[in-house]
Amino acid sequence: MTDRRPPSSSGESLLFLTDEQLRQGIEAMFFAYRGFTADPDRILEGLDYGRAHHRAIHFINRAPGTKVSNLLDILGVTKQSLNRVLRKLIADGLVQSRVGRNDKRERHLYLTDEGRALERTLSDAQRARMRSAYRAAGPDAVAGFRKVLEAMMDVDMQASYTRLKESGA
Amino acid sequence: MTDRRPPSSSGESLLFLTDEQLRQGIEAMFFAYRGFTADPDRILEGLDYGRAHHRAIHFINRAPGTKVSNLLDILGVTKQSLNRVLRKLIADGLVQSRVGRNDKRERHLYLTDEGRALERTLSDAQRARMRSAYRAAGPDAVAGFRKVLEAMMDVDMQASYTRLKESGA
DNA sequence: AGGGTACGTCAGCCTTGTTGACATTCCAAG
DNA sequence: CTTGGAATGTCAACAAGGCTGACGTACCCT
Repeated sequence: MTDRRPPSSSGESLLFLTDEQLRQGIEAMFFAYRGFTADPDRILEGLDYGRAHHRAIHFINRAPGTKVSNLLDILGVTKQSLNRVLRKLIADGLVQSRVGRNDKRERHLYLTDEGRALERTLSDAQRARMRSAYRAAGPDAVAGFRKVLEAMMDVDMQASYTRLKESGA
Repeated sequence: MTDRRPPSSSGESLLFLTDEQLRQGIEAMFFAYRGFTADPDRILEGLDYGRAHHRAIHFINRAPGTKVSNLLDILGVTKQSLNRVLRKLIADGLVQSRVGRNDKRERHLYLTDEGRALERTLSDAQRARMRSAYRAAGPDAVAGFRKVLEAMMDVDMQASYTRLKESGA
């Protein structure tokens, strides 16, 4: 199971698969994710919103008119949990919920102008950090970064990710 | 602030810095982190432990004899929050807390045999996913992955990360 | 010896996740 | 046209894991 062989056991260069390398990757993910969320968290703090609201706003902005059920798939939380968040965003006038035209059970979600403004603030901050990291690492590193992340996702997340990616290209 | 220019604005190839590319990176981080934590979460579920316990166990294993205050720096939570987690781990016999020899205010933390066993189970699962992602992406991609993650960390996290990395090399 | 600092603990609160039960509304199949 | 199932939403209760405040003990420095 675990790979404890010292350097150069097989003919190929598989040094990047040693337990030590993998552990460093794990720790890098942990520390980097903290940085990844730090800026939006700082902005949300005091606005009476949390990371859950940010995620909802992000994906509604990304796919305007999306249904609640779609958001549930993407976010991977329960409808009760999402509902609490959406209710507040709707009450505060950041999100608009329109009953489906064909299927009136469905709710289609849109950001209001105010919602778009907050989304912009949050994603500006998050993109600024990502841009700085990308610039520091360079295009080749970015390609590798994306490749590893995609391979790390569960299959259903890969599907969601790809769908979003293609819709926005 | 935001970068909305279409492809090929400057002479250099900066396509990887477009807002669309950055947004995809953000979403990749989000979905990948879900996968990253999925396997340990599944194992912990039903054991009466959570992600917080996993993190504590990981870093105690990583630096046996570490002090609580050091763990606080690394984990970035309050001592009260960490204390709750540690208390349970100690009560359950997974972690041993020894009063400092020189400074009796300090508590030095160690995993017991049982603690090490759980750590092994968790990190085997997490490494397996990381190994599979690394193998699928290849060594160059892995180098880029690490490079971007490091550039994404806050400075103090970079320091913690480097210290751990060097201590374990 | 005294005051400030570091460290750890206890108590209580908040966000955001969870499950379960249930009402409503609608589509679609029989 | 009725009925089953899907989508949505609500209420209630609970758990994990953040947080702050208060506090005791140990230590260091003056």
